[in-house]
Order: sequence, then C-alpha cells, then structure tokens
Amino acid sequence: MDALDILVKHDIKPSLQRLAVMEYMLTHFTHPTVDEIFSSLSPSIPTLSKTTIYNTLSLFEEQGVVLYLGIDKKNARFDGNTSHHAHFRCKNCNAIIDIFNQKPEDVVLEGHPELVIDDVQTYYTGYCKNCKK
Amino acid sequence: MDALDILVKHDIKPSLQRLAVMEYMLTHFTHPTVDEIFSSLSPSIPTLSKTTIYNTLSLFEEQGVVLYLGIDKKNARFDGNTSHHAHFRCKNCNAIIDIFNQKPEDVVLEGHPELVIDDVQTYYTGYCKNCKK
DNA sequence: AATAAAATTGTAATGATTACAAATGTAATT
DNA sequence: AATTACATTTGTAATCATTACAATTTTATT
Ligand SMILES: [Mn+2]
Ligand SMILES: [Mn+2]
Ligand SMILES: [Zn+2]
Ligand SMILES: [Zn+2]
Repeated sequence: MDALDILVKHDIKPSLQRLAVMEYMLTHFTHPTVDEIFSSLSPSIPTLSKTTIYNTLSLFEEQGVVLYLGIDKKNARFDGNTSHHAHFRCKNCNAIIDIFNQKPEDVVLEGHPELVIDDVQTYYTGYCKNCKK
Repeated sequence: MDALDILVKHDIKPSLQRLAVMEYMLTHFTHPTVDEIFSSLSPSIPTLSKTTIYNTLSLFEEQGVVLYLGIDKKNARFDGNTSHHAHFRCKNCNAIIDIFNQKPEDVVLEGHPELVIDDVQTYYTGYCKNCKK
C-alpha cells in the first residue's frame, strides 16, 4: 500500500506536501526528526516550510498514520511503522532501533480495569553494537 | 531509608537544597515537574533557584536516585521510586499513574544480544477513571 | 584567618515547538 | 470564466522549558 492509498483511506487530502512526507515516512524507517524530514524534502520542494512538516506530522499522528516517539529528550521522533513494536535508543550515537520481538503487554490491563488504554510505548536505553565498550 | 541516607549512600553531598529535593521526591510520588518541585519548596527556602532544581535532579538522575520520565511532551517528570514499574498518562488531565503489575520485559534481550540495555521505560496513554467517557 | 573547592544563584542564551495572519491553492457556484 | 468559499501552505514572531555561564555564597582545608 503506497502513500496515496494510506492518505485517502484516512480521509487526508493528498496534497503535494503531504504525499511527500508520507512517502518519506514509508521509505525511511529511521524514526526521523522534523529537521531531518525537512532537510531531505526541501531541495525537491523549494517552497516547503518547516511549519508544514509540523502540521502534517501532527495531522498524521491524529489520524494514526504515523507514531510519535518521545524517546529522544531533544527532538520529537516519528515512525511510519505503526505496528506494535518497541524502541531502543543508544545513549552514545542516539540511533533508534526497532525491537520487534516483544510480548504484548496487554496483560497489564488486568490489573487496571479502570483505565482506558489507547497506546503503549516501550523505550529501551543503552548502547548499540557500535558504541558498546 | 530517609533522604539523608540515600544521598550519602550515593556519594551526594547533602546540602540543604539537595536534602529538600530528595525529601520531596520521597514524599510525593506524583511524578512532579521541575516547576512543581520549585513551587513547593520555594516558600520554605526563599533563596532557592530553579536552576538548582534542574542541577539537583540532573545529579540525582546520574546517580540513579531518581528516574527521568519522558512521558510528558511538555515537561520533564521525575520519579523518586526507582523500582521497576511502568507509567500511564491520562490524555485529558495529564495525571501520571504507576503501573506496578507488569511482567519484566527482559525476555526482549534474547532477540538483541548485540545491545547493552541499561534502562526500560514503558509508557501507557489513555484516559483515567475520572476522565473516561 | 586565608585559601581553595564546591554549590547555589540570577540572568541571559538556546532552540524546538506553537501561534497566527497573509498568501496560495483548490473546489464549488453562478 | 469569473467569483466566492474553503483548505492548505508559508513566513515570521512568540512561547517557554531547558541550558550555559559568570558571579556570589557556602563549605572544607591549610
Ligand atoms: Mn520503529
Ligand atoms: Mn512511578
Ligand atoms: Zn550507538
Ligand atoms: Zn484523567
């Protein structure tokens, strides 16, 4: 399913800018920052504004087509992969790595029937292969 | 174990300000923000500076006596309870609730032997008892 | 008491995010 | 095709939590 399909399916009008951002998120599962997305798209869309990136990602997040990651203290990170997975951040190089082999934590719900849980994010912190030792 | 014990055990010189912050964290497991801590302590320590709160919490976090929580998009949150537990944030009232009955996720390590994992934080988002429906 | 080191304080700088109004683009209507 | 309404984008300015830093105060050492 390509960028256009995803946008129309979520009732998001597929403007040039929105398509570009969606396309970027579907081809870069690097959990990019706003600046990284802007810097990458800016050359091909010379009139692009950083505000549009903020607006677009905010809209995408509301509609559930991207994930907001609060794993990085400095910048917001976004993930075009909305399937259930956790994340690891290297304290040294700040890389964010997907952790797919995680057990679903829905067992937790048992203990808190009074809470309505919409989302779960698990963030690991440590050192990646290149940075350890 | 009281505030003084914890500080000396972690080689943190127990100044008046540090003791006050530590004492606050041990009696308020509400995951307070810097402002909340400052506002609460400021009356009794009139010369207190907000920078000191930042410095102190940063030192405490390095020494592992408090936990930094990145669950809140706006402000940093801190937790005087460093035992393994997850957190829930209500999208409406922004309250942060402890989730204790969680299975340890160390099973995840099996799938990523190349990573050195120092810390895990799990953040749930949704609506609390008062705010749901 | 004098000196050195550590901690605190106040103020200024930083920088990511948000607010907002003007400009542009798109769709509907006559 | 012109007009109007509406949605989106853009640029700039404001916000505000956090950090940097130098001056001051406190504490330890000689
Ligand atoms: Mn991911
Ligand atoms: Mn807690
Ligand atoms: Zn690394
Ligand atoms: Zn609530």
